[in-house]
Amino acid sequence: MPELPEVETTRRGIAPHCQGQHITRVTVRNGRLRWPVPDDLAARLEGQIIKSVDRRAKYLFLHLEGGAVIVHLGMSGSLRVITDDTPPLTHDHIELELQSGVILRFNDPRRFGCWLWADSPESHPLIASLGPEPLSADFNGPMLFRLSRSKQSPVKSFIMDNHIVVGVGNIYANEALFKAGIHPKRKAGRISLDRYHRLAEAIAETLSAAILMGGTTLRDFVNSDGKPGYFAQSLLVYGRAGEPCKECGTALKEIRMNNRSTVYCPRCQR
DNA sequence: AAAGATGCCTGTAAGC
DNA sequence: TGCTTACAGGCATCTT
Repeated sequence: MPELPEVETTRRGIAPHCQGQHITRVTVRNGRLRWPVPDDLAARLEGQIIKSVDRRAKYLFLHLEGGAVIVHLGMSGSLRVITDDTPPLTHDHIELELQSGVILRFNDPRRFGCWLWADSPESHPLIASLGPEPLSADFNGPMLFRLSRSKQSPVKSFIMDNHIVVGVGNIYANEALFKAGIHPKRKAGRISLDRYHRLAEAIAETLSAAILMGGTTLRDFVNSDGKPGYFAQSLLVYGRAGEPCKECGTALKEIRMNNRSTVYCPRCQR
């Protein structure tokens, strides 16, 4: 399930193959994604040059002259660089053929992803109201502290709120809260500046480490080469319910919050 | 206004 | 064995 590290891994994988390339052909086999793929997508893209591949939150932008394609991988999406004659398989919904002969192929079994066009992606409704990037200087303890005052919601929901900070999905929220020693159900408004400082650091560290390892593969994530990521072996709590805490040995607990699996150490996290 | 619930999907795993 | 059912989850959107 792609979270920010997986999306960044994908961006780094496809960018060298895309940058400066003419798009020679666009094929949409199944345009029924989270939102319908625009009918005129192929017409807009064919003949254009991909100027750059950028990321904002978990969205990828393929920047062209006069706008960008906004791609989201949803839950199960992947973008792969195809350099041989591997035929498209089930769930290979969209592909871009580039002048170099390389094919950029989008696969998404659950179809929670999207491919949209925006003349100005930064001001697109999906993008405009997003919070800061977790690996930027705009994200830090003091801003978390300030935005959390008067918040009654649990801290886990708070850090997964895209208006507060982007790119913190379920897996990494669990990991970062463990690292910071904060109980996932603690009310966001009742956490000190000091602890928010630790939390901001834990989030940045967790995401950076996962990017370095090429992301986390639990079930189906593959990078642009079709290979899995290796961060799963570094997970401290996620997927380890009932197993001993790596800090204190206490059995990790699993609860459900907002219908999402939440794992924590009842002793280390307060 | 804020917080919680819902729906979109299908592969995988568990249950009968 | 083969069917049915539950579950996984990002995130916009709806409901309370």
